[in-house]
Amino acid sequence: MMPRPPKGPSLSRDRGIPEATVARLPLYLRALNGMAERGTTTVSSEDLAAAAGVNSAKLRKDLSHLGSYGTRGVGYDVEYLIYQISRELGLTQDWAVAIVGVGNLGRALANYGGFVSRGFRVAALLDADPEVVGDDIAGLNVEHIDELETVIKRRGVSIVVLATPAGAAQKVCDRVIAAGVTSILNFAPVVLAVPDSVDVRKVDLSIELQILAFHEQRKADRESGGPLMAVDSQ
Amino acid sequence: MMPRPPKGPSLSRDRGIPEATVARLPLYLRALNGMAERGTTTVSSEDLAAAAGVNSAKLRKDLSHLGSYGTRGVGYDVEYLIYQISRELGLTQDWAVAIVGVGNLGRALANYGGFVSRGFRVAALLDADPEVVGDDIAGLNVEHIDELETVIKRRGVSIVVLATPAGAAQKVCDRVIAAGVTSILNFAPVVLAVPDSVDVRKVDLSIELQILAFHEQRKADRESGGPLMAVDSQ
DNA sequence: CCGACTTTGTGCGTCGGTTCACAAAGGGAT
DNA sequence: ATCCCTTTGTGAACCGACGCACAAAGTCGG
Repeated sequence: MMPRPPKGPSLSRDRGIPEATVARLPLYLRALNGMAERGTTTVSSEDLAAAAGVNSAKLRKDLSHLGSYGTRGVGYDVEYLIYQISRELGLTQDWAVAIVGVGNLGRALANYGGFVSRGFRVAALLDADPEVVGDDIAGLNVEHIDELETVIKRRGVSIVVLATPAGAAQKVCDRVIAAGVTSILNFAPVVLAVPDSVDVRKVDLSIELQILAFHEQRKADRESGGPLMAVDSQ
Repeated sequence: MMPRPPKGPSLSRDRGIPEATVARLPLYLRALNGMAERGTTTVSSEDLAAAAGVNSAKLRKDLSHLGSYGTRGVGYDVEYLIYQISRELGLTQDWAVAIVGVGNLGRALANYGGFVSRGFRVAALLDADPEVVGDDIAGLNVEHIDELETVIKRRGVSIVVLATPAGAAQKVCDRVIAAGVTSILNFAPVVLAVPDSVDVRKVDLSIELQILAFHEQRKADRESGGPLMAVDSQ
């Protein structure tokens, strides 16, 4: 029941952008920024796709989800497309980010200039260790984790980066969510339990290495053991 | 030609493990290690799935790709499963990893104890900056990038972590590949061009943040703009 | 030795994503 | 104004992945 308008693939023209597409938009944006800097004013899907390392049909379909911003026979206007993608990703406003956990990684992230550039601003650094609280890192004062809720509210933090030890991550995560944050980037090697309404993205070095190791081993097997007895050696 | 055994879904019982499964095995492994430490000897798919944050059917299907290691009515033997997954991922041997680029991030990675633990060993640190070459970081001497090929060969490095500035990444990548490395973990915000035979995994902070921003913006829209005109506004 | 109970392993329907391939659309030249 | 050439936007087939739901398999108590 509820006839549901005859749309084939789940989403209509409205605003349903596939997750896979969202994940690639930043890639396109980066490529476009590079082109804009080099003075390119117009780009074809073929060229942009090459720069972003994807198939051109995929790129066109991705962009078509934002609207019809290309000109047939010509391509896409670089500046205009940068604007449209930025707007879609929400980079026209700026986001206050708090980094919790100022160990080696937290420090590296705080100093990493890359993401301050467009749309993001490190608004707070927090840690539990009295040893580092009060330090100045990348021009910011490290505050005590007890201030978490206050800092989040006061500075309008809407994205939190977790760079704590594994053991502390879930507890901090819970507090952060209780304080109203719904977007978390987690560097701690744990699976965070969160309500559905909260978005968590995970960056996990050791998992990436393990995946590489798997394929590396596979390659090695293929060369030595060969396809001879590799399959089902009993 | 070549009748090709009647397998339905691309891969048979042999050794074709779906990529999606490979990406989850490290997750299971981590959960299992935690259980082993706590003295658990046996675990059901239901419990393990919960610990890893996945659906139990998915977990069972994933594990079934490695073989039939469970006991019906009982579950999986924790130690045995740890061994099987470790072996499948290639963690029973140890992998020499080189980190190229010893800036903030490279340093943080070098000091990160997490991945030294199981299977991986940081065998070299390399940088182009004469200022840091010769420094000792995490007990390792930083060597000059000119030594890249020598170091890779001599120490049997098979996985390289790129933590260079964006501008240097492709050039280093090319050299690394020329030296015979086929597995790269890239932290530089660039799309690397590599031959098909080389595996690259990408970790990109700013992309992750942009994806979070997209969803965050979406949530904000939903609350204010409301579901009134959001869906199919015509 | 049997029967009830638990938990695995998997067949199958479904869904999102990728790719091909082409019709529609626009630009530029004559 | 018309024709040709380029490039977009998308219909449709394909492919891998997900999750339900269940039969097969094994345990444990009596």
